Amino acid sequence: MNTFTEENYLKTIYHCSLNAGSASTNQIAAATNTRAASVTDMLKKLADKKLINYTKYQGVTLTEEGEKIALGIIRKHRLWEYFLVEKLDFKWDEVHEVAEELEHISSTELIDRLDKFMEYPKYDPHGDPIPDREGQFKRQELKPVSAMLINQTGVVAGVGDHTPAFLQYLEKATLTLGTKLTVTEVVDYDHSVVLEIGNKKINISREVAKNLLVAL
Amino acid sequence: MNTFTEENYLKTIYHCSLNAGSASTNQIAAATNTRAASVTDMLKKLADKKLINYTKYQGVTLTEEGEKIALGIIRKHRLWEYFLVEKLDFKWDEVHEVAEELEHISSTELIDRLDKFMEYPKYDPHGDPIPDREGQFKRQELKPVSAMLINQTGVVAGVGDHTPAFLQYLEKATLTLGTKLTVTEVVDYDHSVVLEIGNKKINISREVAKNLLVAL
DNA sequence: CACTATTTTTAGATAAGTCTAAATTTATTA
DNA sequence: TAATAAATTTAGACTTATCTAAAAATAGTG
Repeated sequence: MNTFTEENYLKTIYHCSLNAGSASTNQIAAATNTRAASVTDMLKKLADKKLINYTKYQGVTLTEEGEKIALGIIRKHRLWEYFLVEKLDFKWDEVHEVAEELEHISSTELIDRLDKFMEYPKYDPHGDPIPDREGQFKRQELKPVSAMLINQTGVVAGVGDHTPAFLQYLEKATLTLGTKLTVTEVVDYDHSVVLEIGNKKINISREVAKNLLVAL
Repeated sequence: MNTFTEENYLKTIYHCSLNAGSASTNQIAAATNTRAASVTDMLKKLADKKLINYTKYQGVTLTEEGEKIALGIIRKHRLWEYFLVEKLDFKWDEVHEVAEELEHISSTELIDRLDKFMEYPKYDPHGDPIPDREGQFKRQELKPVSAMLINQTGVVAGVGDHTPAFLQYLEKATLTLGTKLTVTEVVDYDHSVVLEIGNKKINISREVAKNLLVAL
């Protein structure tokens, strides 16, 4: 078994690699709230265990085994988030921190039974897909609102920022999962976006538009 | 906040103190699967934090603050065990290890919501009382079968040994919680006890009789 | 392409929790 | 109560994960 800390590094490397294909030492340090030197130490350790592909100064990727572990952690995280929201009435902005702890409970029997108890949910409360026991999940084709065209319509299906502050903002603006919206204007000056939701119009900043993901 | 390890020591000290009034270094070492020297180190640390009363060579007791923390851990442990058995269909001999991990999830919000979700259970799957948020719980007056008199009747309400092996034995012998039994004989030779359950008679060893607790 | 800035790694240190072996204190018993 | 046994503590060391500061490698730019 791997330590709590090793699991967090693997999970972080997985997430960082999603965009760039690989993860850099500094990226990992920022994401885990540690220093680059500490990351280097851990990378050596994970490489020794054959959980990552690591060559000095080159950034890292997960090995098959490393990705399997990372997806296991992500599965746990998302299933627990679903549980917290659906069964214990937490709000979607309150679950991340608790799930960060729960994801390290080792029993896979527990997580499989929890999965069954909740009838095998496919998406967590933020729209992220939940991997199955084999680490398989459907990749949704989501697009940030900032990439939508004028008059294009989409349904809110995910977020690019999981912080409570952002989620609370969306909640207030009625931009929760499932909300149907149409882009009516992109303001030249600041790239903010005007959305039509039902028959109301609201303006969101470019920053928000980049982190609000829709299915078309 | 306290570390995982500190919490385990406090919990252990609580349990060891239940019988003797205080806990010895060796007792704690045995219960935590460490060496006496390690225990001494930790006792100093816990004493510095004013969580235990410690004088060299004299054994330890919990301070009010230490007991509060210990009862918090025990509350979490027992609520999670209840959850595992009642909601996720674990057997009573399968939950201890998982609960040993879950009891250290820090969020009290989580545990209070879990408590509500399960409608405030009073006893865990082994008959142990679940402390409320203030650490209050009803102490049951339980007696080991080994202390019962001939022809005395009782109802199985707890166990003195939480190991899977013992719990599985009880399960097989239909000595689960709520079972009504009468002592019909105590065998002189080996102090084994003959029980009448319904209209069947079974014989249990003195060892078992000591760890099987009944309400009269 | 050479120089500078940035990123990453190395070196050496620290804190937490553990260990073994030796010393000390308490308990037991002849 | 003196000698021995058992329990406990001290001393010194190890591991894990972290840090800072300095060195080395890579990337960016005139």
